[in-house]
Amino acid sequence: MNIGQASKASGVSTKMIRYYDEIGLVRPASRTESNYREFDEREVNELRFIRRARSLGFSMPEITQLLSLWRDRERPSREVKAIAEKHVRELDARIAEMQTMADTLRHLSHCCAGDDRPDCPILADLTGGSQPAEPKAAHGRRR
Amino acid sequence: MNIGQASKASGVSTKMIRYYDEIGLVRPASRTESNYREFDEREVNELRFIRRARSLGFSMPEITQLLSLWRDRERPSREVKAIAEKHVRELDARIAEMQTMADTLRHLSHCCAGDDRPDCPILADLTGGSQPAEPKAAHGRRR
DNA sequence: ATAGGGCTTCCTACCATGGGAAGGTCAAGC
DNA sequence: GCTTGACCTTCCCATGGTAGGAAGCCCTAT
Repeated sequence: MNIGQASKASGVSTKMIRYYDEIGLVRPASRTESNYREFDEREVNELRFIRRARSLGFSMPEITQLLSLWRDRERPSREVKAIAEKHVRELDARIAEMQTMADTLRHLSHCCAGDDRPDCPILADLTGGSQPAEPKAAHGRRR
Repeated sequence: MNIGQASKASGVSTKMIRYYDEIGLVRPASRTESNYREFDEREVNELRFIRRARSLGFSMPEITQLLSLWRDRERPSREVKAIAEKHVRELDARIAEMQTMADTLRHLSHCCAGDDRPDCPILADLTGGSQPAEPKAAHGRRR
C-alpha cells in the first residue's frame, strides 16, 4: 500500500502521514526500491487510531503515550484510564473557561439595546473591563 | 509614555504592543526623535480594550471591527451586538464540540476497569472508533 | 563617562495543518 | 518502446498569537 492508499484507508491526509513519520509518532515507514513509503494494515490501523484520538481532542504527547500503551499488549488499563481522565479534566477546564466568556457576553448582549443609538454596554465593558479605567479623581484612589 | 510604561498601564506585553502596531490593529504609535514609540492615555485605553476583548475570546478580525466601532461615536449598538452574538454562537459551538468529546471519554472511562489488566474499552474505541475497523467476517456486515 | 536598563529591529520557535513547486516513478494505452 | 497522467518524493512557505533572544542604539543616574 502506498501513501495515497493508506491515506484513503485511514482518513489521514498524506501530508499528515508524512508529518507523523517525520516527528516519529509512527515508526518510519519502510520504503520501496524507488523510495516510496509502503504501509500495511497494521500501520493503517495506527493512523486510524491517531485520527480518532485527535478527534477526541488528545494532544500529540498524549497520543504518543496512548499509542505506546496500545502497542503494549501487557499494558495495565489503569494507565490508559489515567490519561483519559486527565484529558477529561482539561477539557472540562477549557469548557468552563469558554462558558464563562459566553455567559459574560450573553449578559452584556442582553443589556445592549441593539438599535441605532451608540450607547452600548458591551463596548463599555470592554473599555472599563476588569480594570476600572483610571480613577481620575486622584486623591482618594481606593486600593 | 514609552512602550514599557504603556505595557504596564495596559497589561499588554511590549511584544504584543509592537505586534499590534505592526499588523495595523492600532494606529502606528508616534515616535520620539530617537525613534521610541510614545503613547498617551487614549492609546493605552485601546490596548486595554484589546486585552479585555482577547480575554473574552474574540478573534483579531473581530477585535478590528469592535475597535472601529468603539472609535466611532456614531456607531449603532446593533452592530456591536451582532458581533457579540455571533461570537457567542461560535463559543457555544466549540463548547458543544468539546462537551461531546468529554462526554464520550467519560463514558469510555467509566467502562474501563482501570486495573492491571490490559483490556480497555478506551483503546478499543480508538482502534475501531467511528470506522468499524475491518469487518473481517465479510459476509454478514451489518449497517 | 560609564553602567544599566530600556528601546529599536530582526530572526526563531511553537503546533498541526495545508498549499505548492520541482523532479522522480509507475502503469496503462498506443 | 514511448508517451501520458497520476502518483510519489523532498523542500519551502503560511497560518495565528505569543514568546525568546541577539545586536545595537539611546537615556538616565551616578
